[in-house]
Amino acid sequence: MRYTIGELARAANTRVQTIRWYEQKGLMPCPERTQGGQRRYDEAALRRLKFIRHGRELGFALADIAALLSLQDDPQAPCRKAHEIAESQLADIRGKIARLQALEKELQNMLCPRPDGTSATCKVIEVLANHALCLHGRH
Amino acid sequence: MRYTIGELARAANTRVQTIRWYEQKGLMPCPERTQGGQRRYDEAALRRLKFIRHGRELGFALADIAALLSLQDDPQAPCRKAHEIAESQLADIRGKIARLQALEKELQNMLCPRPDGTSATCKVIEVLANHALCLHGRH
DNA sequence: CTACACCCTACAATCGCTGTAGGTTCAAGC
DNA sequence: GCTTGAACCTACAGCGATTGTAGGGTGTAG
Repeated sequence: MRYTIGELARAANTRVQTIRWYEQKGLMPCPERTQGGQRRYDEAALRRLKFIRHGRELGFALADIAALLSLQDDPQAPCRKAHEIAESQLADIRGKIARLQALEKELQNMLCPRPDGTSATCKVIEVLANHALCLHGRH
Repeated sequence: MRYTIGELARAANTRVQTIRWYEQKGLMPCPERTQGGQRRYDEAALRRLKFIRHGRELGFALADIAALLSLQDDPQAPCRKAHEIAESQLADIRGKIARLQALEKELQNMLCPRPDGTSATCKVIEVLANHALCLHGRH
């Protein structure tokens, strides 16, 4: 089974350009080409693309995914590195969740009263104008 | 009290370039200049900058903040618009939280076993390679 | 053989900054 | 008044991860 780039994109729920971009960045291998120069992919390419997309859905940076792919390519490689990458990603996600929950609270607070009146009495604008949010760390 | 751009940046916990960038984008007004061409700001500018930064901390896009600022500038403007912006921001944040919690779960699942062994037996890589994450909606 | 959907490359734009280069200005100390 | 040096100026490039555009070429079904 050989895929055109468009078929591969549909199969992995991605865009055509994204695949070409991964190729340019070295995450996807340069595939075979037809005589006319069009890319043709195989099953292995589809698996690799899904791996990348799944990693992206989990919030991994492309550099991290590249590292995980090279670990995957070498079955002898120690797992510790992959573990470290995933662990730091988990810590990152937990930080983001905590931060977003604080934002959620403050926004809820803004939205308590009815959305009537003029901006002079608007709580949304009042909150933004008067309170400083103290969130430690960066997003 | 007049501030240099550096003082303003420190007072609002921002960078100098960021202020110039907000000016370029029309969020901050063009301030007075010294004869030599350096910017000098007043208290109103500081309040405006803090408003912007607070909005950014809450995850509002600059376009949204621009809209909120123009509502703030007109005390007669109806509050409904501000309310809508904040409400859609809240929905967005709740979506992000749900999404990140799903990621957290999956990452935790990846990290259950000890980080020993080779990548052939690595759960992190196995999960990425084999499971499709079904998260509805975009981040 | 003709349509037409799909593919190609190359490059610009997005968002919200951050960093760099190369030069100018301001305020303090002498 | 003069020198120093930190802070300022403009202009532009770069980041990450795409997305969009322009201007063509290719592959396949009818």
